[in-house]
Amino acid sequence: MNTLSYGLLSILTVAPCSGYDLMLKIHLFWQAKHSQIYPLLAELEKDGHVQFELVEQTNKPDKKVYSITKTGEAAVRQWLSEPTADPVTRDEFTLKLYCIWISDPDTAKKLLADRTAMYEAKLTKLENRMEQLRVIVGGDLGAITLHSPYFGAYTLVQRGIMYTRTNIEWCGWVTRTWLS
Amino acid sequence: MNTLSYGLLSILTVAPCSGYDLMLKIHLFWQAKHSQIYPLLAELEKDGHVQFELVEQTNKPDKKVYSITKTGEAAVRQWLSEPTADPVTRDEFTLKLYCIWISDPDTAKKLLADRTAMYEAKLTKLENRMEQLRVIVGGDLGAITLHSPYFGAYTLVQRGIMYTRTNIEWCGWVTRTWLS
DNA sequence: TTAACCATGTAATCTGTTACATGATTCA
DNA sequence: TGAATCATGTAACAGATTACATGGTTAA
Repeated sequence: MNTLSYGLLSILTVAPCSGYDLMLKIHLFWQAKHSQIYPLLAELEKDGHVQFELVEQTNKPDKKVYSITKTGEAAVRQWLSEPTADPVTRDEFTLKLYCIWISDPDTAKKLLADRTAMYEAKLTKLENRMEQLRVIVGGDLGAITLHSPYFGAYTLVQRGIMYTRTNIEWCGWVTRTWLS
Repeated sequence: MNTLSYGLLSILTVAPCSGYDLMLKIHLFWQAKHSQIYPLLAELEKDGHVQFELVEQTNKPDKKVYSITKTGEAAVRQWLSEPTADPVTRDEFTLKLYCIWISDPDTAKKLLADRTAMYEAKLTKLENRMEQLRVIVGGDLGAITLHSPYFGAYTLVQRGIMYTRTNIEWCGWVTRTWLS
């Protein structure tokens, strides 16, 4: 079982989902395309970690709604107690910044402006997601406890907001100090 | 040419390096093992983007010191003006947090404590690196300009420090609010 | 004496992306 | 009419990790 498989199980602890749902939901935390998710779901099913129900739909294609099994939950609990791998980030921007000194100020300005715009768009998305969560939990995010199914989503969206604001601040610092 | 190849060229704009040096230097911005770097260097050399000089050493194995060519610099300049890919982060911690609600408080405490320790170690490393940079540029980091070879390193280490402090703050918030 | 560092490379495997394949519905 | 969404899958390829391979020096 690889990390993405555990990630899929992790999302299924909150609610049953189709492969398509999982693809959309995991997107905030892990980049994975449907072509990677569907085969892993089939394997998880084969190994008894998940089960699915065929749901027929009108106006939309039929779907397989997956839910986590007792075996799957036990695997998740085991995984939670094991050491966690360090995060891996791959950001072309950092590589470009490292050699931006050989370029002209206009190229540098564009690089920073594009990155600022990206973070601002990201911040808007995260704030919308936070608002959605507020509605889902019934208005009061402060009422969320460690044992609420939305504990992870709430704290992680908050983390994303803090992280994105820090990045916008950093972009501003660079722009003000060297590119104005 | 893939992103890592440009990353290697990017580092070589600042100073000639061996493959081993490049592995150590790129580590702060991009995760890559030597087994990926050596073949790419051979390809870059074949395509005329870099050249190397065999440096014989006593007490240490001989090494190939690579430097960027005119062709390589032109490729970098072209790359700098092209659109930049969005960052990709893969962090097992976020997947675990998403389903920590099904676990017990002790597991949650350990998960957060480990992550806090990781960020604190990272912060120390970054602060040391910043101090190194201060020495390299002759004492005054404020004197760095857009056209200094250390512009990228300086601004990126600062970014890392800000980012890591934000993460430590977030870990503290979660711990204080739910795990004390 | 054992681990870490320096230094370079290849082979096997796993992970992740892009492309191929299908097809109805809905909105602009 | 064309793009986006919902929905699932496979195949080919690219990117990244782990393991295999070698071997001297240095510090705990």
